[in-house]
Amino acid sequence: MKEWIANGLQDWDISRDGPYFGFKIPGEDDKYYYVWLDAPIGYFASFVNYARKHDLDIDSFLRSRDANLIHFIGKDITYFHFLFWPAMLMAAGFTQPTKLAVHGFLTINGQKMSKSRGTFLNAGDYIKHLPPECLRYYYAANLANRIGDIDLNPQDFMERVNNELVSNIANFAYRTLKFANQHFDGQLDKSSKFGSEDASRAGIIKEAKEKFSELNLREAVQAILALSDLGNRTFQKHEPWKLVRTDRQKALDVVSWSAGIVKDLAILLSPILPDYSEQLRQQLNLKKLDISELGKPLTGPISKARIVLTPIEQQVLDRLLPCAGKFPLDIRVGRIIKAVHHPAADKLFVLQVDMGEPRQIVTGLRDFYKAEELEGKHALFLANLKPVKLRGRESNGMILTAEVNRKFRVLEVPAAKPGTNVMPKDVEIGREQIDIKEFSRLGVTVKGGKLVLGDAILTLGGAPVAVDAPEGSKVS
RNA sequence: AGCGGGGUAGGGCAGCCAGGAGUGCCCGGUGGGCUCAUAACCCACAGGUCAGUGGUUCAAAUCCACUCCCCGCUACCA
Repeated sequence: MKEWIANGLQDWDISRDGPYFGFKIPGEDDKYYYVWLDAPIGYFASFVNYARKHDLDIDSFLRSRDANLIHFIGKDITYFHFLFWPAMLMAAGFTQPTKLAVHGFLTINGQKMSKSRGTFLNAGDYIKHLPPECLRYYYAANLANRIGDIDLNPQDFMERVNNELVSNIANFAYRTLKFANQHFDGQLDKSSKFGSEDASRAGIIKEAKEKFSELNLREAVQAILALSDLGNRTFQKHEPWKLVRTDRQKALDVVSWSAGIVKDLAILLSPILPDYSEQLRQQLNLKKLDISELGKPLTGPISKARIVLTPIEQQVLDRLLPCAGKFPLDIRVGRIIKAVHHPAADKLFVLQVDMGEPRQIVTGLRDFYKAEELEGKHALFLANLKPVKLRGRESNGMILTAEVNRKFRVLEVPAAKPGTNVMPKDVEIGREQIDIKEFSRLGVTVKGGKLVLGDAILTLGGAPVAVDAPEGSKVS
């Protein structure tokens, strides 16, 4: 960012040539508006929609110098929001952003989401399996107020949601409210006070409010957890389930105080978990959750306690990323039936290959093989590569080669039956198409005369594939 | 190659900008407690050459230099 400014700002091209998505430029043939010219205008639309619903004065936000306007964006679109969009707003006389809250990407198991690795998850699929609250909680628990990627590790996701959100927070709310229902018919005593615990409570609430203001959700979640910890600890320490038989008033004090904490939790969680928060509001029998009520006792009778959030089950988690763990490459034996020179290229062959099914594959091996040499060979092919046209001829896959003495040699498997898969033992093959970039990123290599991907040795009919290529050769 | 993020307990992370005893969170491990609650809750314990090397300093996870390793982005896109 500093660098562009230091280098001097230049004009901004706001048109793009087709093929492109977005809006066509009127009067031009194949030109489109650059998407970041018009996309932020959607911010106005959603804000105006929100403002009308909540009876807000639109101009006092969009036309005022005093308004505090924050953009929450991903790190890849920083410059549009840092330079272009404010420039457009400035020119049009609208409020400019006071702050950009920039977040990193969501990675899965430490790596970019990828269809071929089965780690691609979209919101529509997620929602079929789990409530939004779980993911919202996980994001908030990991979002700091600085740029950094968030990793979605499915196991960690499940553990944190189950242990922190469900067992610690939600279970505390339920145990408290249910106890109040059962033993006191939901009637609380608003005068309950606990000296040192009240001090801790006030400290935690202050901390949580500060962290929210700093947009540090991770730390805000830490504070919220500390509050439910305090609740659980206090409840445990006073053992109201025993007191209820010996000192009813004291038991009522403990439960009433704890219910006050539940109310605090409902308020503090409302930006992160609106649905859950709303459920708690109903159970607490409150008209609304107001930030000014934080730290104050809970008044009035409460409604019936209900379980709202339940733990994520392993099976559900497994269904969330059904392709994860599958082997991403569909490598097969193919017999080259015919090899002809590509009519429009010097280096390309067009191959007709029997890979259990007939396929046409275009490959650049003319520097290394003659057509007759290739014909009849049994070799390894990548079958789930995205089809591409090379100089006008469709290629449905790729022949695999390794470099031997500065020459690219195909990986021959003379005795193998066409169509047989090559893969690690005991895995399932993912048939999602991948592009060549992803293939080279995965990095199939030669180790000890065998083909490996990571730690996995690739096998053909149960035995490792023997290849004649130097140690460490990259397969491409 | 350039640019950016990272390497801290068995796993996942904060702490670093503004140096002050390895402080903290979650999981996992071990031992105990409780039985109100969603097999939950509470208490205690174990576990670390803060990637490496060198420097600055009374003092370095934190600042500086170099090295190694991981991840991401990047061209008709400032």
